[in-house]
Amino acid sequence: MGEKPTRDHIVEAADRLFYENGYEHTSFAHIADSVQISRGNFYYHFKSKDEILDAVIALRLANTQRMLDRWEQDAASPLERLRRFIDMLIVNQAPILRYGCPVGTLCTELAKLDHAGKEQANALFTLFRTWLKRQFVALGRKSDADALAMHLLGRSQGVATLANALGDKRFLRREVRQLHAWLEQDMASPG
Amino acid sequence: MGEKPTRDHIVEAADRLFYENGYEHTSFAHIADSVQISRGNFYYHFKSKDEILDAVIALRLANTQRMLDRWEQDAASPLERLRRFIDMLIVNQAPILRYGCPVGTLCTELAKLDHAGKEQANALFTLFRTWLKRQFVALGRKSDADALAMHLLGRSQGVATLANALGDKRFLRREVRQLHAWLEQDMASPG
DNA sequence: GTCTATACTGAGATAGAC
DNA sequence: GTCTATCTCAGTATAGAC
Repeated sequence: MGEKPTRDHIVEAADRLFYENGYEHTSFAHIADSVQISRGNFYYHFKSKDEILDAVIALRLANTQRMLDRWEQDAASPLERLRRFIDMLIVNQAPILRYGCPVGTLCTELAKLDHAGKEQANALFTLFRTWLKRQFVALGRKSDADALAMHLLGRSQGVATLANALGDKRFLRREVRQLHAWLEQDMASPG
Repeated sequence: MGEKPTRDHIVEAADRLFYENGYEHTSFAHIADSVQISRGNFYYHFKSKDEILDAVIALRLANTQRMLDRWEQDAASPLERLRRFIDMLIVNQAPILRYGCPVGTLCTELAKLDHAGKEQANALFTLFRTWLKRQFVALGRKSDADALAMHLLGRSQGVATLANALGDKRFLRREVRQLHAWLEQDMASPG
């Protein structure tokens, strides 16, 4: 205990660098520098760059699942949980303005690269989608729960993408307020 | 007349390849193959890859401006023009599902690369933003015209990003219907 | 204006010593 | 498990013939 394995250091560094600089733009040299190990040592832990991407996505899936579980515990009502989701845009405002949404930007990049890891990255979206859907079902919106989940996911993506491109913090906060308003209003009238 | 200059062929090929495969992922070899010229010839027309990006963005700016002018002429009312904007998602549905929004994905990529051309690419967003704002002003929404323009821009981005990631055509069409409904409803009640 | 040939760089990846 | 050294390949870019 106490010392974290080198492998974990690599995955965490790659996670951050892939987010900040993109997957393709991040080289082994960048990661090695960040972790303070040699380039050669690298291949003891991973056979290829694709394998690191797999590990990074697995890490993100685990971290996301943990976050959703925490929300499920901490927030008493489904409505309160949905508010947590929306407020992610505020909590992560600084990185979103600089680098966009970690999920959206990765999926966008992998789609262009026609990369095999694309499907895995989409699972991150599915994780949120399923969780959101469950909250809407709990609110009595069984028939359109999935559509509502996708709508909220899409709105968040749009906010992140545009706020990132234009570096517009006020836009981000304004849209978050509107999303909260939409939530209140929409949950008052059953679909 | 009749023969298009090689330079224009290069820019058009680069435009398409940057969209389909991303800027960084597109090499000179790809472009050269597509235009059927040698790699060397390339440098007679452009000094660097950055210069090609500049030319591609300039082309997109010109094409976008032309499209907006056409909408301005063809559509009689501001409301009808805004509908044209929303319907872009339908008209370009196939490429959006495969490659996302040309503006959004380019800005996202350049932001991660911390590329100098980022500001130029953002001008594409500004072009739409200004045009949309003008339509909302014409509808009597002077005070919040820019916020409405940004909102519509953000919603479109979200639809494109998520539809592209998940390859979900039904989601795209459902969201377009909701955007039309939002437009009708929101323009009925002044902000 | 277009070509071939080539220089130079950085990337992913391997071999083998320690 | 970690290192150094090295290979191979693709990418950008240049030189110079035609």
